[in-house]
Amino acid sequence: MPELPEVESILRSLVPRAEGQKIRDVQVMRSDLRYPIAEDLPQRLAGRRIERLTRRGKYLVFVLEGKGSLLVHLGMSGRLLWQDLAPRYFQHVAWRMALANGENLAYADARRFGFVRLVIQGEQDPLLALGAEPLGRQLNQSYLATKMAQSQRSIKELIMDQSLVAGIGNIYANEILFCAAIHPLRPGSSLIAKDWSRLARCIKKVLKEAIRFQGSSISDFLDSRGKMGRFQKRFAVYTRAGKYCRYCGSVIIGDRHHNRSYYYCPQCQVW
DNA sequence: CGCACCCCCTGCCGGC
DNA sequence: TGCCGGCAGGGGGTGC
Repeated sequence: MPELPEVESILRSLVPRAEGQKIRDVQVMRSDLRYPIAEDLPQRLAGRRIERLTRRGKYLVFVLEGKGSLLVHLGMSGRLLWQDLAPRYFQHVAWRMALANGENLAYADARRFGFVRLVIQGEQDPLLALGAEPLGRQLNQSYLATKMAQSQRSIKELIMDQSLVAGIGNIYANEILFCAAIHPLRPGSSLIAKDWSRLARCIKKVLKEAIRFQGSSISDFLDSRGKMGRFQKRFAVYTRAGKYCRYCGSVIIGDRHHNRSYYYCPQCQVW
């Protein structure tokens, strides 16, 4: 489910209630997520204060007082939900966290592709393997060209590669490439300077706009207060195969590549 | 090294 | 109406 804009929306919905709070205790209901939850996680978190909440790529980061951060990755169907929501939201809760202010946060994940991990001082820290943060200064035309222009891989795969750029998934890769007027299957090596320039601009533009609309809810994305995103109403191409391009009127094409769907406008995104 | 393919898991939707 | 196949925002492993 969640790409950068969705994770950012969840983050913003968590901050007011969670930041600065002490963790009272953590309960694990089922530990069989993508990676098993460490048995000692509850005891290592109990009593510690959440100094700050942040995001890196698609990871939520609970920065703890003293050493260490709790990393939460939501996989495809992970949700962080405040306990005051209706009971129907709490079907697949894997763990929950009680805070000193009386709030309770639950992690629910139907498909269990998500995971949670405590990292100490950058040791084996998955965040270190991530590429540039899309909304940061490092991500620009020359960064993209340097990292991708030698590659024969498709530009869609390249911008979804978390070790190159952190946070773009299947929805926003398609939307970004429409914005940049680049065919999704073009090899990185075929892009020229003005393509890299538009791509850098569109990465920032599309992600920022999606954050403004609190992410995309295709079927089930919700922030921690149970609110849906609204960016799905603004998709130019994603899930719009057979519909008309809002800009040129051509019929949007949908196909599969690398076991993922992709969508593009054959007129706006010429090879 | 790149890349095609398969896996993890549950839910939902459309077609028959 | 019910069943079945295909597909879904994620990442990772294998074998060529």
